[in-house]
Amino acid sequence: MSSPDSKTRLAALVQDAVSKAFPGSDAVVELDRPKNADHGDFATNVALQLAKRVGKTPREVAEAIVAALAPNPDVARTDIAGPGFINFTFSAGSRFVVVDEIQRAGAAFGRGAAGEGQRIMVEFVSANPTGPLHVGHGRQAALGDAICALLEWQGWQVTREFYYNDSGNQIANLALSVQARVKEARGEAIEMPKDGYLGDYIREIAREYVAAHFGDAAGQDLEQIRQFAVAYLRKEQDMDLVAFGVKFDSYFLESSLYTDGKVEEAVRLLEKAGHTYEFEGALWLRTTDFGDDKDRVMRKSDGTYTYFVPDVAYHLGKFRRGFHAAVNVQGSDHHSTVTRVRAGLQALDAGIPAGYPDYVLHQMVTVMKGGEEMKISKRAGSYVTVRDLIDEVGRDAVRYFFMMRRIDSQLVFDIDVAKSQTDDNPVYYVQYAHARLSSVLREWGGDIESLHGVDLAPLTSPYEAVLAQKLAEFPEVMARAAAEFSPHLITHFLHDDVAARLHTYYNAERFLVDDEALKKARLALVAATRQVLANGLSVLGVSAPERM
RNA sequence: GCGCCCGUAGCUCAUCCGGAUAGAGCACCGGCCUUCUAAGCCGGGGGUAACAGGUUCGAAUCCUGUCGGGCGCGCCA
Repeated sequence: MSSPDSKTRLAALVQDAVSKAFPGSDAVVELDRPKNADHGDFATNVALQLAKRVGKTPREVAEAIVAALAPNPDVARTDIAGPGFINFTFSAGSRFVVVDEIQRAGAAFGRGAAGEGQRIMVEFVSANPTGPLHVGHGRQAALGDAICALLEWQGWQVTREFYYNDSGNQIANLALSVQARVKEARGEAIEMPKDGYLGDYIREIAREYVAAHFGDAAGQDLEQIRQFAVAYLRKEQDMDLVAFGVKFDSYFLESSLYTDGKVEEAVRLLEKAGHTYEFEGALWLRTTDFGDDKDRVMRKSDGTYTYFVPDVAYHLGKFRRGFHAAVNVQGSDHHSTVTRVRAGLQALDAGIPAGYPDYVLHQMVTVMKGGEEMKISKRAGSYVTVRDLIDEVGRDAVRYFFMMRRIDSQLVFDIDVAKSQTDDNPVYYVQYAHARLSSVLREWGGDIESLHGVDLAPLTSPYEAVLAQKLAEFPEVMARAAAEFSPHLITHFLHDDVAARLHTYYNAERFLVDDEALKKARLALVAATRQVLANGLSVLGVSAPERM
C-alpha cells in the first residue's frame, strides 16, 4: 500500500528495529521517496547516520536493522544498497491500492488534517486604490488564493482579507491628479502634481466626476474628488478581481484604524511598554531591541503617524480577532516592513508570538511579448495591468503562469507562450491531459462508478506502476505545498509527475481491448489520474476542461 | 556601502531542513497516422549546478569570499 498511512506504519516498524538493534540510540527514522525507481518505494539513510556513533560500518548497521525488522505485508523486498541505504519495495499489487483510495475519496483525495479546527487569516493583494491592479498584484492574487485553498485542504478555517490604504499621501496625490485632469478638461493650463498619477485612467475618472454633476464642475472640492476617485478605483479593482475569479471574505480599511482609535491605542500600548522615546520632535520606537537595524519613527514631527503604526495596530487587531495564525502575501519590495511590523508587535508586550505574522514575499514579474519586455499599458501609463494579461491570454493561463515558479524566483511571464496551444505551454499541457483522459472515458462510454473496486492485478506495465506511485504522492505534495506556502509544487507535480507520465495512456486503443478485466483496470487508473488532475487544478483555481 | 532573493541541459525551470547515476517539459535527432483528440506515441543525444575555497563518510543543497541579475535601505506607503 502506498498511502501516507502505510508510510507512517513502515517508519514506525523501522524505528522499532533501530531501537531493538541499537538500544539507546536517538536516531530518528525518516523515509524518503527515492528519485530512482530501482531504489524502491521508500528508502532510509538511518544506517549512515548511526554508523559513526555505534562504531560500525554503515552496511553492518543496516544489516542489523534489517535483521531486527518485523514483517510488513506491504513490503515485497528490503534491500541494502549503495553506501548503506535501506530500500523498501512494495509488492506490485499494493502499489495500485491508491486507485481505490482515489475512487473512494473522489474530490476530497489529497485532503489533510494539519490545520484542523484552527483559524488563519491570509492577507493578499492589498492594493491601494490609486490605480488598476498591476502584474505584481496578479501574482499575489493567484498565489494568495491558491495558498488559501491549500490551507483549506489541510483543514484550516481560512479568512481571505484585502487591506487597503485609503488615507495618506498616495491618496492625496490621487485626488490632486484627478483634480488637475478636471481642470485640464476645462481648458485650464495645468501642471500635474509631483509624483502624480499619469495613466489615462485618471482622465477617465476626471470625466466621470464632471459628468456626475456634483455641483463641482470646476474641481474645487478636493475632498469630494478624493472620495469619488477612491470609490471609482475600488470598484474597478473589484471588477479586476472578479475577472480573475478571486473572492475576499473581508476588506479592511486603513482609515478605520484611525476613526476607531486603534492607532492611538497601539501608540499608548507601545509607550506603556516602555519602548518609545522622543527625539528631534518625533516619537520613536526602539525597534532595535527587536532585531531591526535602526529605530523607527512612529509619530512625525508634524504630528502624523508613519505607515507602520497603523500596520502594527492592524496586526494587533488581527491577533485579537482570533487569528493566531496569519500569512501576508506581498511583493519582495516590502521586505523591509517584515522586521518592523514584527518588532512593533513584540514591543506591545501583548503576548503575540515572535514570528507573527508569516510573510510570503514574491519576487518581481517581467512581462514579455514578441520577444520584448512589455513595460506599459496605455490605460495605466507606467505599468502592465492584470486586466491586460487576462484579456490577452485568459484567466486560467494567467493564474497558472503566476504560480509555476518558486515564490522567491523572479518570474518571466511570456504572453506568446501563455497564448500558444502547444506542449510548451504548461497550462495547456496539463489541461489537455485532463481533457484527453475525459475523452478516453467518453469513448468507453461506461459508468465511472462501475469502476470502483475493480481488480487492478491486470496492471503490469511499468508505466502504470510509476503513474500509480505518483498519484499516491499527491497528498504528501499537497501537505508540503500548504506547509511551505508553495503552490508551484502543485504546478510541477501536475505537469512533470502526472501529465508527463501519461504517455501511451492517451491512446484509446489501449483501453478498447478485448480483455474486459484489463480494460476495466486501465480505465480505473485513467479515472483516478483524471481525478488527481482535477483536484490539483481546482486548488490552483484553474479549470479542468472536459474537452479542448 | 549595507540587507534580502536569484544564478542548474540550447530554452523555461524542478530538486535546496546534506544522500545513491542532478530530473522534467520544450527544442534538437531517429522511428510511428485506414480506427483513437498526430493538439499524440516510442527511442536517442545533451551537465565542471556562475566561480573559488571550507565543513562532511557524502555538497546543486550548509558556511565564507568573488562575479553577474533583481529588490530594498525615508519623519513615503
